[in-house]
Amino acid sequence: MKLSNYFLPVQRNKPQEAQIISHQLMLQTGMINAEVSGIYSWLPLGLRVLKKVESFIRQGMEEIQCHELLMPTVQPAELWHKTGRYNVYGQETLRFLDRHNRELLYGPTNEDMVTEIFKRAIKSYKHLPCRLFQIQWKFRDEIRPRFGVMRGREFLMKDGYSFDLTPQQAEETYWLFLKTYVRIFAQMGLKVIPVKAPTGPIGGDLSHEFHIVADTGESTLYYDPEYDNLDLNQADAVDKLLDLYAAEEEMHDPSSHAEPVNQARGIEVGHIFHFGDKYTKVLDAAVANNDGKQVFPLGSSYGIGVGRLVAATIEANHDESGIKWPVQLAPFHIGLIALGVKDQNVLDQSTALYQKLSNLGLEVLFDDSDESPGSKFNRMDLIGLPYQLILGPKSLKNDEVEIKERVTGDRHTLSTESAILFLTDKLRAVMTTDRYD
RNA sequence: CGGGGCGUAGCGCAGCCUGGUAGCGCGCCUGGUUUGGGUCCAGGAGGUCGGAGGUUCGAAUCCUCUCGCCCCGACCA
Repeated sequence: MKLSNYFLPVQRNKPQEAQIISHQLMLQTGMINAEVSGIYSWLPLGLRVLKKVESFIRQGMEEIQCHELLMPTVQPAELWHKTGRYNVYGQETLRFLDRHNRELLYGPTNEDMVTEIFKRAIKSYKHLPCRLFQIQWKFRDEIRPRFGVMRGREFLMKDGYSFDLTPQQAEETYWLFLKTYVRIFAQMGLKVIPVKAPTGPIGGDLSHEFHIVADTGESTLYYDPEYDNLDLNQADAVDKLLDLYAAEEEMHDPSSHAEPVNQARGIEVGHIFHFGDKYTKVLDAAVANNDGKQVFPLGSSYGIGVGRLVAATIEANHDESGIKWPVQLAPFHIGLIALGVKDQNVLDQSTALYQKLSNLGLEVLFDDSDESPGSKFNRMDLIGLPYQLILGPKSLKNDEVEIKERVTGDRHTLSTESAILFLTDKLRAVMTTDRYD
């Protein structure tokens, strides 16, 4: 992507309306645009990150035979009356009438509707387990929206649902999702701690929250220090993790585990619940078991706040200069900075490099603007792409380019060819031929 | 909803107390200059001072009402 053709409204001043760092940086880098309180547009740069989060989630879900569907944002209030949740959710639910005076609402979650869909389709235990998910906009009319997309009213959520025949199977499914969640987050380059959690209005008795550790987190976590030594990309790490103590403040029980225990602030980016036959029963979604008897399948739901995850990633990965994206979620992998583009040689060389890297399946943001070096460096640091590739008349004179690693600040002076090798080596895991620019 | 703060150019702000018809920095446009950490110079465009009403010869400024945004609390992916 050439910067000269891109939509990237970076602001030099910090927007004063934002208090926490992720909100500031998202506004300042032109990832999002505030529309009304708690409702945001996702601009091209932010949308790229959002889409990447989505694709990690999709992949993880499909791996455990959880299939994507898409339910509407608008639901009939009637359905919510049937499950009794119309009043439970109360003012959080945005309600309205259509022209025929039919009561509608903007869905805050979808247990009710997905159970109806399940009911219409599944009549036999032979078709269990059944696992469905969607990535869809939700609306909860929060009393006080705050912190940008972190606690917005409209938000993008992955919501998954499972139906099983027996309690044992339902519980197995629950743990399967839990492990899958840990893996999905690890693949995104994020350290997430699953903690025991209270269940809230969705109901149920088995529940975990997934937290990214960050100082600005709204929750307090307690966890076994051993957790910090786990490499979650290792095959057996997830099993080890399940043996370690971790609890959210409300569920924390100091007497139930050995000392010592770490305490940290966490941002809740996922939440899973097992609630049994709560919805299948009330909506009469029974299936035949192998005795031909009608039984109510047991359900769980599994949420990930997709937009919040983007903000939380920034909370956990930034410095004074800006964002420090993990490569997996970075809107682009490489920021190519051409210094002195009026020099034809610089322009030619950087354009050639841009094309070469793009053809290799790397996502390159090519700063081809005619601005002063400092201005370009600062903007690139702010946006926080993992690798900066810098070339100008000075370096080209020696047939060299410079690579700066955003996270560590390390710099390497290399020949063009070595630089390409360096980058393809570092970025091999995220290289793709399926790019969208 | 209770408590607090703020709405003046795209962004960040000053002016308001003590009324006299709007200013600064950045950004933007033009020309030149500079090119490895927000270059420098010159010229230029851009604002019904959130909105309505009132006081006054005169309101960004004083008064009343209203809308919006942010922060703290109750609530939460």
